[in-house]
Amino acid sequence: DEAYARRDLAQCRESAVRITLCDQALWNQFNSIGTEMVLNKVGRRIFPSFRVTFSGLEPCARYKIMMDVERVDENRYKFQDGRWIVAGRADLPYNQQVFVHPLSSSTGEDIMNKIVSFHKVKLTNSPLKLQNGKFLLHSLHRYQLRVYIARCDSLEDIFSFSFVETNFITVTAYQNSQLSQLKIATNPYSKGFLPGGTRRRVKQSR
Amino acid sequence: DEAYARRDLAQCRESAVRITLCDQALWNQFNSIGTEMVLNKVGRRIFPSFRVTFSGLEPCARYKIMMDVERVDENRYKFQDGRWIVAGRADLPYNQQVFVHPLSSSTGEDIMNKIVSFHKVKLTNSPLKLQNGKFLLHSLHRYQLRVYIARCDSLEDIFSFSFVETNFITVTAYQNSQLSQLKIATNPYSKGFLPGGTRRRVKQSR
DNA sequence: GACCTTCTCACCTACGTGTTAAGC
DNA sequence: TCGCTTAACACGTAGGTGAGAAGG
Repeated sequence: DEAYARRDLAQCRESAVRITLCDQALWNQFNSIGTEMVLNKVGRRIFPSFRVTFSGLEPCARYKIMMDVERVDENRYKFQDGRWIVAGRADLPYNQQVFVHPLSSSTGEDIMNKIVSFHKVKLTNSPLKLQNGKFLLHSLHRYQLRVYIARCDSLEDIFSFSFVETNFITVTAYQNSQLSQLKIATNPYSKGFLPGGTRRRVKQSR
Repeated sequence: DEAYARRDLAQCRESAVRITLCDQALWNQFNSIGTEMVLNKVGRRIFPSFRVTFSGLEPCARYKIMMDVERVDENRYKFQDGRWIVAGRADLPYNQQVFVHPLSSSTGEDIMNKIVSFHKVKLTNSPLKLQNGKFLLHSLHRYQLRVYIARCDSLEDIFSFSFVETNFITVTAYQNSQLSQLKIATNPYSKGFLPGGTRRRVKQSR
């Protein structure tokens, strides 16, 4: 697998630190369909959850752990005839945004013994009420998730890794019904939409 | 007011730092009845919420903020004839426990611009599953809440303040019905018990 | 019996979901 | 019209309440 080969090479060159994506099978399942992530005003969580484990850290050293959402290319996309196609150039990126994980300044030993979860991170398309852990993104652009780790005593020497299999296109409403069905099937908070559910369909007025 | 006088004196002597209790009127209302806090296995939140504000910090310095639950005296209490009375000597205290607030290592400026809330702290009587922010206490003992603050660059110089008006007796079930009625009237999570509520009374079998 | 603790319950807050209809 | 965004909605997860029955 080319992605794995690239990753292994990069890690051998840079350091002995290994970062492993949890739920990789699930991410691959989404990726094979074409992952979409919802943006909204209040902020939407990332699903599948972004969780990683670390190895190769100095047990007694302290580390700072960060993540961000990295733009993959300079395209705008649209969903047409059942597939995502390029539809013009990307908007100007927003300012660099980074989320510092609350485990930061823990020891390598503590960090390696835990699953480091970014499940509280949210994606939004509204610049109002930005806060730590809320990423402002453009809709219909492609992104992927990236993790950083650095020793607290040498913060200029940062190791980062981008998880190619987490790449997704941002949307304000799901485009691909295959994708939304997989979300329903796998996200516990969507259980109300499972086939055989008891959900009533009600006429609405606004 | 004697408590205030003592506090002001202590603060003038020790430093220019001021720590102010939020919701003080509510705390006083509970205190005039005799505050009780529930202990249980999973951990019970403190209500009224323990929230404070800071002033007199160095805007650019970084601080560590902590709290703990301080034993007030060496008595065990019981509720008899509608009032709390001393009923023997206290049990041996558990080991010192401290909760480090997540805002720790923020700058003085950031801290002074926020309400520092300890609403996630829990009280328990079970030594199993202890975790950060869960305080193991003895039932039927009297405690009060205390805040610590120290500059990160001189951690040996800690300023602390005990809030006398937060003193409470721990219970596993409320003893004073006046107290529990005030909890129901003021804690949003107890709305189901408000007079005029729609709560059904159901016979239970175990 | 008296006293305290534990467990379960109905009811609440808070908020994470995709869908749908309306807005632009 | 078309394409995308927004807001309201039903329904779920998660967990914070005091009461009351049962346990010790």
